[in-house]
Amino acid sequence: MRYSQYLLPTLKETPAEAEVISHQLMLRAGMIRKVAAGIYSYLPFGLRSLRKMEQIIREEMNRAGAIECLMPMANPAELWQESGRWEKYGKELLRFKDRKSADFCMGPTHEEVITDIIRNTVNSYKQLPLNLYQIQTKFRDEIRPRFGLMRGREFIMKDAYSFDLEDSGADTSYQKMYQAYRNIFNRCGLKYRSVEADSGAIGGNFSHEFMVLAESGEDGIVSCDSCEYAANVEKAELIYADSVPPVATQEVQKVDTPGQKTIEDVARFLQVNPQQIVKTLIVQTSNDEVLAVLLRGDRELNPIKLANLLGVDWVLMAEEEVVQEATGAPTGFAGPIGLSIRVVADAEVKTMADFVIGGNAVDVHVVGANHGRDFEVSQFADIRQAVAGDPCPRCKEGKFESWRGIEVGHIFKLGIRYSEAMNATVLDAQGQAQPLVMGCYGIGVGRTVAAAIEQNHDENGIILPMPLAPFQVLVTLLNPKDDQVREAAEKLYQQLLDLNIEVLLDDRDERPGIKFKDADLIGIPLRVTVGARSLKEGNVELKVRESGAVTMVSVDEIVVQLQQLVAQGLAFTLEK
RNA sequence: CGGAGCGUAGCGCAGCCUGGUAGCGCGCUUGGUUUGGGACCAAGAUGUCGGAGGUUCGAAUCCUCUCGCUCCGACCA
Repeated sequence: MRYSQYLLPTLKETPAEAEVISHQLMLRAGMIRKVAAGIYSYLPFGLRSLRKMEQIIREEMNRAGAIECLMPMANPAELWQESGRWEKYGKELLRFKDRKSADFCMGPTHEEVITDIIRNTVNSYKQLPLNLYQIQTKFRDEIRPRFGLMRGREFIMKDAYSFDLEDSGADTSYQKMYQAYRNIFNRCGLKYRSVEADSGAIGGNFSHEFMVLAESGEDGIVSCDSCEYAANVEKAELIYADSVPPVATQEVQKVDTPGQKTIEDVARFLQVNPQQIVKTLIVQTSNDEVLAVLLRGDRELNPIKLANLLGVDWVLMAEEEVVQEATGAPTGFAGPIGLSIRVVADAEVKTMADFVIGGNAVDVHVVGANHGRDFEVSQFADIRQAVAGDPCPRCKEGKFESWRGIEVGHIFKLGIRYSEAMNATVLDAQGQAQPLVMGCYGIGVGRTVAAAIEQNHDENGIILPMPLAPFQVLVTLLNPKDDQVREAAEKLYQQLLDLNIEVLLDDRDERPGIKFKDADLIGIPLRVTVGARSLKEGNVELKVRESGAVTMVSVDEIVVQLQQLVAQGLAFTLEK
């Protein structure tokens, strides 16, 4: 491709609307343009990256035995009513009517459609297992689209759905997808973790998220520094060395703590560590229960763990008045002694003795408190947020490291939730109708490209890994008006094209500075500068975008060298 | 949906408080000089000041309403 005939509108300045680096760079590098909130056009340069990503996904899905199909964006309401999601999905489901006033929605995901296809086409267990996928534009009318392609309303997603007769088969299908996902993200050259995740509203037995590691990631994850265990902090399990049962040695005693409301205040005032304090949170659940939650002073509550434990949809910190009513004191002085509401404690609290708690009265705390003696806890459980340094629950030897991650893929074992609701059954060997056991597997295509940029950039611009780069080689022609230089660049360009190397020839009539700045911005992995100065010596200049390494290479050798570097950049080893 | 902020030329912004001829930088066009890290000189073009209504002799500026966008929360690939 010739730059002079291409559409690659780079921006010198950062558009004000872009907050995160990937969004800024994708706009500046002419990859995307916004059409409306959370809705983008993919310009030619950006589309090339997207297509690369799609192709990698396609190849690995196919390798794993999945079959590509394509389902419609417009879905009739009936299917969604049948699964019950027409009502449940809420405003995120973009609904509209056709000319006959029939209800439709834009597909935010395709469990209904695929289940409908399978129930109408598959009747026997002999046709199983099946795994169908598509790469398609989804629409979710997000409350708050943001960060460019990272969280759009319209976005391209690869979604796959597996169907098995039995649970064990579904586990195998899930494992295949897990491995396919690892292959996909390995091939992209991304630093990521596959983590155990909360299966959330979609339900199902287990679930993994694939997280590209990046500072700006929206999720917290932890991974063990010595074994393979990794998990979303929402889910990360914790263990406690409870070898030494705590022994109470102190008497309970009220102390005045005027104005000391926060843990830090109390710790400083009483000259104790936050680790010797137990904080009492008053929370409300979706079932309208108010309860007290106990945590070590320096810990954070993990509301998802608590909600799962209680079997409720959500828990929230209680309003000021509710706290007042439950404890008889304003916030900051809540404690477990004498409460009439249920008390749930983090498992860690069980290992503590002689701790400080709130006194349920203004400016009063209690020291020397002990559970079981001074108050009762109805349940001890793992309900706190995992942090770096916590011991690994699997190998019990390693410690957690913590990261920020961008969720680019998520795999779920769904079970029979949709197949039962939609009556998707096959006959087993005994002639009995059995609901299909399903799994679903998503990858955000645009988000992965954005995440790759988030992870690979410097102050000058994008540094895309070779497998996702829109072009593999950029030939910068410095003096288009110098016939000799022009001919040398043209020849190189032609040779690379003949070798099927994806090359962009910057033949614009621009000054060198502009070409170099643009080159760094758009981040093509390999740049060859053809200019009068080095050509005199029979050389061209090779610059590797990632390392910044510059070498002079003779005109005769450059093609072979580029060929090797491209091949190297695309090389990958399949796991298993 | 709750809270905060912003809409002025293609992009980045000033002007608004204290009403009176719409500006700056970049980009764009033309000519010339330049040509290895976002050149210089000269001459240009470009705006319903997001929209509607109001106050006023007069509104980008003050008031009301509206639409859009961005950020913080719940959600998610």
